[in-house]
Amino acid sequence: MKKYTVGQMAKALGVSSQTLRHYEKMGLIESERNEHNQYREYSMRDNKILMQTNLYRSMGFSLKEIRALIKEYPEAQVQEAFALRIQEVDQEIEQLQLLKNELKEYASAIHQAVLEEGKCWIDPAGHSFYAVLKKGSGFAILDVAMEELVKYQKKGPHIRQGFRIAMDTFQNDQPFDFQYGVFMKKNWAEKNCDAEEIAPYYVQLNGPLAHTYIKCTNLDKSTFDSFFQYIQQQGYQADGDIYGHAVYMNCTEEDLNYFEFLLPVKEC
Amino acid sequence: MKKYTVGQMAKALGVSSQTLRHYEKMGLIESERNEHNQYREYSMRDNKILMQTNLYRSMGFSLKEIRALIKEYPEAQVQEAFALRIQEVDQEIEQLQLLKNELKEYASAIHQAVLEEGKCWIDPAGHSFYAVLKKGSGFAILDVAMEELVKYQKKGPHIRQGFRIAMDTFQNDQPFDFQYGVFMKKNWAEKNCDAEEIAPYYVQLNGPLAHTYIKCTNLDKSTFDSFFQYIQQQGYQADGDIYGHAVYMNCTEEDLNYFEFLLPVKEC
DNA sequence: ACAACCTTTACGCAGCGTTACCGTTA
DNA sequence: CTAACGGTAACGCTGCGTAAAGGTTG
Repeated sequence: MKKYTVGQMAKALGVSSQTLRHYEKMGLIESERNEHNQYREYSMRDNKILMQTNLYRSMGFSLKEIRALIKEYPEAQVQEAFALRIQEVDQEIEQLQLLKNELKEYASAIHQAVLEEGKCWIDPAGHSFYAVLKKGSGFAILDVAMEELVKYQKKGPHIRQGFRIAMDTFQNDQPFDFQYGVFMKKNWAEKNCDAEEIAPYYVQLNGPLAHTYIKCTNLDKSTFDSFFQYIQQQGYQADGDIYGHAVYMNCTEEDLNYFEFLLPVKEC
Repeated sequence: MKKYTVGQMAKALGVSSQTLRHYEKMGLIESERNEHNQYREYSMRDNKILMQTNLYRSMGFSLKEIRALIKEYPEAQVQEAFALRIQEVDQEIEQLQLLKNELKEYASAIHQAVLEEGKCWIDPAGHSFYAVLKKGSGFAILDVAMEELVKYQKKGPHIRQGFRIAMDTFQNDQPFDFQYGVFMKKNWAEKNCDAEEIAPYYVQLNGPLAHTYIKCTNLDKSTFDSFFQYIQQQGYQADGDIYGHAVYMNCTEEDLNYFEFLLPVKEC
């Protein structure tokens, strides 16, 4: 049977000769050698195996799996491997679809925040979400709720930085203080987290709600001056604590953070 | 402002301290150091940046992109980056969906081939597809159509190994011969390839078609003995060339290949 | 002699995980 | 004193791409 060199075989397969050497190292194929010059010699059989390898690669199997698929597994295990791969792909698709939505929402949130920066408005509707907040003030790292918080922080793109600012921090002589943590959207949290576990974090803000987009480098009492002024002008007063979340961060020249804040209000 | 060590910050973020050191190396954050012992000292600001980093990581941005998103890009470019990422994700989703279908089909094809191995049947319907075959016989690597073939070989999981066996190879004194190449399904090819380019490879087999699943290690004249016998028994005779494609390969003990072959037939 | 092959060894890529070896802290 | 931190340097993982340094072929 005619024999071919790596270069020829590589060309025939549309891959590089390094790829073929790599496959050999990984145990996908064994190479017969020309005794005289140690050149690799490939046969038609190798071509078929390598075509199959290409096929499996394009299906997303790893070289290790491919070796098993081709050289170890009987048909039943091949079927198993395919069933598993299908599951994997399914999960990837699902995650990517969620990610896509999240990217869209996040992008439009940034757009909004930049566009509407400084604006305030009052919405008759309320809002609910889940907020896992540290119990200590500010960035208290060694908090009791720490481990819980971390669990959620890692759950993916649906997790956002959030804060709660108790209203009494605005009373005279009180130092500015806030609780830091993460927010999760209601729907997402209820789908993706254990219901019992997240129940304590549920926050329901009944309307009307005062909203504002604020751009600043550091949260401070004075950050909220114009927000409170607006609320008062509209004939409302605070009726709960402020909840806020980071929308967009930019550390280019100054440290700019865009936040959205919510505050339940009632008519005076 | 209170300062935290790598370990504390890592814990607070749910990542490892190596990860933070890596981020520093990649230019995502700069670390202030304790003059005395060179320990890193992180602040609340770093925490915010790192939370944002986590968010962007979970959205699939690379560290390089994240650095740019956080430290270089103004809002407009951030928007651009998101638009681009959304496109990428869209494409990934599309590809994964195609892949999923292909995995399913391939798995059931294997199942079929193993189950129905050796069987023959005659289907009144015809079949069409695209076949890019080498012009020389067997595994002639330096063929004129080689480059064309390679182009298609690399197009993904929809490409399968195929053969054409001219009927005259079965005449007495002719050595067994076949043309080797790749097959593409009609629908897929017409969606994903240039129509003009693939036009020459279109194969339309009009029914009735004799089918068979064959398990063998090497194609040979005798491979087809029982296939021809079956066709004759049914009162048909060959009316064209045999087209076949590899369904499943297994190199465990013997080199087993499962093929499906098609042959247009007519009543005697 | 020369290009165009072939050989092996080894480093680079992303994003860390995982030692190893040594100093610091509580 | 010791455990549990901190520091840096370096290798490992995947699937190759890309030299580098040398032999072979046509």
